Amino acid sequence: MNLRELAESLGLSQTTVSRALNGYPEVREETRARVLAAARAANYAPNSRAQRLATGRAMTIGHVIPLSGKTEMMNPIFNDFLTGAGETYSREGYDMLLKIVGDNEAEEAYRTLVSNGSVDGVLVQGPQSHDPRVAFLQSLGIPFLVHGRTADPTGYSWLDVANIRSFRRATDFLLDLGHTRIALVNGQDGFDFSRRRQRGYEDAHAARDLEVDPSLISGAVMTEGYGHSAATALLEREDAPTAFLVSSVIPAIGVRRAVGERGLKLGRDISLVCFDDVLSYLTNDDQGLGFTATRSSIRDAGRRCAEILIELIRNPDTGPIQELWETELTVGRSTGPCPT
Amino acid sequence: MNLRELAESLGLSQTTVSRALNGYPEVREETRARVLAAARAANYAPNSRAQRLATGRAMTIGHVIPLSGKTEMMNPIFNDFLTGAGETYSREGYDMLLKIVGDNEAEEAYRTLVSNGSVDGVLVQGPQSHDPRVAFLQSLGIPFLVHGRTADPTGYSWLDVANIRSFRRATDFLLDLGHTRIALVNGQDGFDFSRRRQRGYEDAHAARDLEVDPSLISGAVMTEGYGHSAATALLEREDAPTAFLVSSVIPAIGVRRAVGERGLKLGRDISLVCFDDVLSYLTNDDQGLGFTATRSSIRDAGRRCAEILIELIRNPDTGPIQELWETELTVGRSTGPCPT
DNA sequence: GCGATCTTCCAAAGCGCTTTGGGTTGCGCA
DNA sequence: TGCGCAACCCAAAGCGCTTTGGAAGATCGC
Repeated sequence: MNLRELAESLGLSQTTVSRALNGYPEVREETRARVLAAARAANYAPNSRAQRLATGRAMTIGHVIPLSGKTEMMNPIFNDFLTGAGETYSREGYDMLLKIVGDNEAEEAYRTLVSNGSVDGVLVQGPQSHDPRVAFLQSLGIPFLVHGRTADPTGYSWLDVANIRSFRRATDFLLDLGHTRIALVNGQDGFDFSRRRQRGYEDAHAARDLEVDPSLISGAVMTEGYGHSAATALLEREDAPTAFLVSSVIPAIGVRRAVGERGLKLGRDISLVCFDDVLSYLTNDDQGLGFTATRSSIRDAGRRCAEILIELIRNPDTGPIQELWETELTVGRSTGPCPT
Repeated sequence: MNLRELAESLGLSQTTVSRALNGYPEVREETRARVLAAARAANYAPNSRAQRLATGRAMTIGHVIPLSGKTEMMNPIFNDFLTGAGETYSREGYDMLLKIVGDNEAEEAYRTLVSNGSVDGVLVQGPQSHDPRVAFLQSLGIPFLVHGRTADPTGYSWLDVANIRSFRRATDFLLDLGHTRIALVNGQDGFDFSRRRQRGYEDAHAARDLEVDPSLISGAVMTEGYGHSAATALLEREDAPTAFLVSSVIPAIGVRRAVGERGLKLGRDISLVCFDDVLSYLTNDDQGLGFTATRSSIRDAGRRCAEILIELIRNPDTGPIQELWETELTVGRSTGPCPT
């Protein structure tokens, strides 16, 4: 069943039927009702391929996800981010086009996505400090929004959490508890959030005239195993840290495992603060993991990112939209005063 | 730049240029080379909307993901599944359309996806034992593939792991170690994999004339918190189990937390076997979580599911393709003989 | 009662591609 | 020389929708 057939069956022109379905005013309400009823009865839905060709709009937003490095994994927090974005898309009538590509194929993927017109805009996740994608997308002239920021966050739209303040706050919290040797188990090097978080950690030390021991800082893909191995190595040292600041609950779980294996107890012998993205399957509340954490919901971020991007698509002339979210520190059972 | 302009600039007809680009034989190799060079130089990519309208193929595969129940979360293992499927899609030139919908909106989503022609096939994840989607998709007459099975797995295509054998094997392993009170921390009720896994657990008991204590069985959305609360409740009992059989590494982490909180040690006081989907960020090898597990890579499953589905799309007349994967048991550090 | 103005509808022209159904051209062969 | 057959290329007709530029009929003011 297509528009022509539907129009014929109603004794109307395609024009009128199309207008009736799309809510244009040039059609009598009575006729509109007739059309809608017939469309429903015939289970008619306009062919979206034709619709998109005719309108020139793809009604689709692209997410290009490069598999990171050799591990070739998709960042697990993307899961919740996509869920949030997907909610907005469904509500606004957009489709989500998800493209999984190798590490170096991202630009090519964006290029074809744009030049063959299959998306109206793209959502960029996991930006590096110096991410070529930003300039590249600007040169392509397509609306895009970055979740996160680059080192120079001007001239394009983004939404990010205040990573520096967030980690400064967390570090201050541990310093206030008397910890002086605090390990930073960070995300992978190169990602801008990692840089900013380290900056927050350093700022907190600097404000108290404390030296930072660089050997207490490490960064990698945020797996459970990484948290475990990093913590194990650190805890074996003579001058082991008494506290850990961890960039995600996933490696934090690994840190806890390492702590437990050495017969130590979190919150008593070792303190841990982590960044909590409020992952749905790793709840960090009182019933859940119970880590002291600075937190910001990645799913909410996904929702909001999608909203902003759609706004940018609908109004191509609006300047860059930038939104910075504060995080909140919640005290769990994983922190306590520095043992003496 | 579109086909007409490209053709004009070359002094050729659209037909010839189109054929040259699409590899048809009716064009001289020399001309083809000229066309390809010009296309590359002009950075031309055929408009996919027009292409799809003309060919009638969407070159897109739909994944409709219903948020489960009140928790409204996307199953975290979908992440790796999508990664695998996405690899195949990229290789085969297909796009992935991801649609996140509320629990009851799945059918509607499929219906519009199909009737407006935006997908050539759909991949169904997380089937219930009696899943209305199967009959519904059959009635829509679109190629589809189910990852998993329903209670009656006939007449449609699917790929699944041998859940019954897998859990029977795991249960046997624990029984062999002398455990008799084995808790089953299963997935959510209603999902067919949960049913089959319980069946395997029961079969193993029945084969040894052992009674199953139904109070040792529970099922829920597979979060860390669920594993923790289920294990906590069980361990508080007088007749606490000495072993746990857990449907995913995520709740297994929660079980381990509960065990640790009670001052017990996994592999010595309490044994744990879990199903390991080989999640990329929760590696369960020797360096990783170290759980004894029956395992099957969900990412490989995603890859293969996509392949089969594309095969079904290209050859609509092939009968149902069904593939059953065996799992392998690997012994980690989380199991040991039943303490006496 | 009549031109002006809405209201309501329509025919037809795209959108940018694929594909059908020919046309040329050049070559081998009798 | 003339015929048949490849090889190569083209014009034009869709694919199913939106949208422009009217036209016909109803309504209104005076």
